[in-house]
Amino acid sequence: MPELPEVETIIRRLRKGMHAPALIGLTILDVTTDWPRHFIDPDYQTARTRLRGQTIRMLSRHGKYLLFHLEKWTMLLHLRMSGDLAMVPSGQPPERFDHTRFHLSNKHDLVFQDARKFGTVELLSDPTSRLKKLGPDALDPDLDDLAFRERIGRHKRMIKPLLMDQSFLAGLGNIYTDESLFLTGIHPRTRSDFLGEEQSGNLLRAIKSTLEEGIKRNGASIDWVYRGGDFQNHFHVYQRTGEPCTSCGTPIERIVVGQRGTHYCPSCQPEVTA
DNA sequence: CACGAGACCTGTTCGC
DNA sequence: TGCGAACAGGTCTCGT
Repeated sequence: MPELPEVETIIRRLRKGMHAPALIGLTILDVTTDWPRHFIDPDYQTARTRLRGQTIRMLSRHGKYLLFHLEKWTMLLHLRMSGDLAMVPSGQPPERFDHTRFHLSNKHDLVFQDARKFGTVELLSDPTSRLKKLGPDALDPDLDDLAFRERIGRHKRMIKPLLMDQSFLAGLGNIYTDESLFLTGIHPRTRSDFLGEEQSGNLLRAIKSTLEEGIKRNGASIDWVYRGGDFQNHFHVYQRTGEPCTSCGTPIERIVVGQRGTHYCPSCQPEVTA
């Protein structure tokens, strides 16, 4: 489920305690799991030992990563395809996809739900070097037209896979990439070095406004995995194969680009070959 | 460097 | 109804 807006929505809920107590200031008493491979570094037992007694000082986000700033460590959590986080009263019967639980000092558990078990947890004393592998967060105010243009200029590859490459730009996934390209009238297979200055500026603005709209609508809920968001009702192209383009009425097409299902309007986003 | 294939793992939906 | 194929919001590694 999670791209930048969904992760941001989860963070805000945890931070402010929208439907449960707020997370900040609570202490992790213990960690239990039925899927120890959630913990990629260090392993589960080591992480458990290090996490016990740690108080959660702050929550932040970079791209799709959630950062739990503890007293001694930073816990990096990635939800991948099907992860979600929920704060539930301890003792409540587990739900179907619950796997890892952080038992907190307020008689609640932070539950890492993850149907496909792709999610990851890492513990670092300093996340700086780890985050350097990622590009700038897509909503970073310092990322302006000039900086974006300069980054694009370093590559010659198809624009859609480039936008989804987290070392290029952190936060976009399949949904928000398709939507952003539609808004800019760019065919997803367009080579990045074919984009003009104006087009790349428009693209950056489309990316930011799409992500912001996603956040405003609490993310997108699709299928059975994620609940609570509303943005799926405002898609222009994503998962709208065969339905009329909201702008020109042409049926939306689905192709495969970079091994990902890709939705676009063949009329509004013409293929550029020259 | 750019790109495709395959892997990771499990669930739902589609087509016959 | 049943069963296999296709597909799913992500990322990594390997080979060309």
